[in-house]
Amino acid sequence: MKKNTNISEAEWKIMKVLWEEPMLTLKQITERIEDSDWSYTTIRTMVGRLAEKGVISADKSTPNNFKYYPMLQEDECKRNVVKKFMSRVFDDSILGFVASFSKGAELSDEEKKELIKIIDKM
Amino acid sequence: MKKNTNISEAEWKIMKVLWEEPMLTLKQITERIEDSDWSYTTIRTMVGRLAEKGVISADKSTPNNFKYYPMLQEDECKRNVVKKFMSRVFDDSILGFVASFSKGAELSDEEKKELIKIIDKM
DNA sequence: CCTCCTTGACTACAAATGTAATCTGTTATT
DNA sequence: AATAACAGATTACATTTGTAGTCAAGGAGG
Repeated sequence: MKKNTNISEAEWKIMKVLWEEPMLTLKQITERIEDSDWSYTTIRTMVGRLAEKGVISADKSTPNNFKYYPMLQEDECKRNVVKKFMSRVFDDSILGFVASFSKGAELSDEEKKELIKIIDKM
Repeated sequence: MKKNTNISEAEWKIMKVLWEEPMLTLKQITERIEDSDWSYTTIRTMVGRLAEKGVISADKSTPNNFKYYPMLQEDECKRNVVKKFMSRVFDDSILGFVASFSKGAELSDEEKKELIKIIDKM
C-alpha cells in the first residue's frame, strides 16, 4: 500500500471544525466537535495524524497552546473525495447518484430551484 | 469498534460485477474485474469477506464451482453509502455536493435535462 | 491407480483506523 | 516551594483493509 493522505471518516469531523474556524487550539477543537464521545486523547491522535498527512499544521509560537489550521482547502478536498466516491460507487454517473439520492431525501422547493440553477450553469 | 458490514472501496469492484450479473463463479468474477492487477487469491479474499459480511452468498450446489450472488440490493447499498457520504462530507447538503461536483465535471445537455427532470420529480 | 491442476480454505502481514492510556513538562494555585 | 491541573508526546491495541502465499481435496489425464 502506498503512503496515504486521505482524510478518514473520523478525521472529517475535525476538518470540518477547522475549516469553519481556522486557528483553534486542541481544547477549542474538542469543544466544537459536536455530539461526539471521543476523549481528548482520541482527538489529539486525530489531529496528530492529520498533521502527519499534511492536511493541517500547527502554529507553535504560543507554547502550550498550539493553534491548528488547515493546509488544504475545503473546496479542493471535497472535490477530491467527491470524485473518488463518484467513481467508486457510481462509475462517475451523476445521474446514478441523483437517482439514488433522490430516493432517500426530500428537497424543498427552494432547494430544487437552487439546484436547477447550478445545473443550468454547468 | 463494533462489527462492521460496510463494503470497502476495493469490495465495491466485486459488488459491481455481481450486481451486473448475479451467479458468477470466482473465475468469472475474476475475468470481469476490469483493469485490476489483483491476483486470484486477492479476489478470493474479497469475496470471502463480502460473504462474511452477508453482502453476498454462495450457491454451493455445484461443488468446486460455487456461484456467488448478492444478498443485498444494489439500490439499497448505494442509498446507504450516499447517505453516509453526504453526512460525512457535506452535512447532508445536496447543494454543497452539487456545487462541489459541478467544479470537477462536465455535463452534456442530455444529462442536464435528465437531471432536472429527476429533481423536478422529487 | 498415481500425478497434476483447479478450486476452495486457511494463514500472513503491513498499513490505516478507531479508540485510548500513560508519561512528561509547564503553569497556575495554595 | 510543593502540588495540582493542563498541554503535548509517546505508546498501545484491536479491527479493517489491501494484498497475497500456501495447503488440502477433488477431478482430469496418462
